[in-house]
Amino acid sequence: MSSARATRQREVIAQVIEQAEGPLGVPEIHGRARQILPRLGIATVYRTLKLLTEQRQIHAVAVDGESLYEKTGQGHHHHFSCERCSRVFTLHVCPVDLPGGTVFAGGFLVRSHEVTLYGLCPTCAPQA
Amino acid sequence: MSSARATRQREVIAQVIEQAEGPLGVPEIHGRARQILPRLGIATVYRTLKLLTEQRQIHAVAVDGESLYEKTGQGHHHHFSCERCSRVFTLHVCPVDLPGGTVFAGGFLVRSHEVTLYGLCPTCAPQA
DNA sequence: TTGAGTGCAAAGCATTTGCATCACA
DNA sequence: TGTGATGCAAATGCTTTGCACTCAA
Repeated sequence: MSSARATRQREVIAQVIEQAEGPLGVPEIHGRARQILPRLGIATVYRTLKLLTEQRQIHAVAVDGESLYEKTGQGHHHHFSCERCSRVFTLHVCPVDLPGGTVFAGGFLVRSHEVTLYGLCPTCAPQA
Repeated sequence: MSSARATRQREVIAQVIEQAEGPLGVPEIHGRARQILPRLGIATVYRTLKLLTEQRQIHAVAVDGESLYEKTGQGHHHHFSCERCSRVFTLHVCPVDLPGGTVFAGGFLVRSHEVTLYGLCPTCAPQA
């Protein structure tokens, strides 16, 4: 059978996502990983993201129409997108009151939810 | 100076979005409009979406990593994405309690929010 | 040693742009 | 009639795939 080998590239890519302050886009992941592995190809980044996703080590979230990757196992959380610097942060608060199984008028059965908050991050807010 | 002309294509595309049950993707808009204008090119769809967006008649929302278009002026609302049929619906309810200007721990200044609910739509729920 | 993994380049797709033609105003 | 709009095709830009070489096991 096939087995996933431990390579330096995969190690670095996984570490970049692991240590991020929030979900990262592909160019950002490639850029950060390249500071450690300058010859890292973009194709390897895409292949590794796919592999790590299949292994459930990471997963994709859609923010502003682009796919960002973050590690799994962070529990229930949401995202904050800064309107000034465009960085996306992970927030461990949930402003939604929706017990699983809630049924909305019209017959919509809710199983999960995603929230993205927009505004100014701690770095940008004081400058506004 | 430049002026936007009223053409059959723009009329049909705007109508398709106007009458939709929720935000639509580009292929869906093209497909529905083609039932009325078979020779409608995909480039015209993209150009018209851009124009209507600039005119604030419609705007894009990101759901599941793809850009969907919906008419403006629907007031505060959110979206419901059916996990079975993949259709996206507009919901005029808001499960979020976040007064504008709320500041979260850490200094995140919230100005707006987007919520996407996932589950089964009225058509698919009974079949589950 | 050997086959999975990688880098590079080519191929795929979705979106945008160039251009000759078409049709609103 | 003249200019903006359209359809088609070529051009982009991002993501995936093919292939020869590399290296983890």
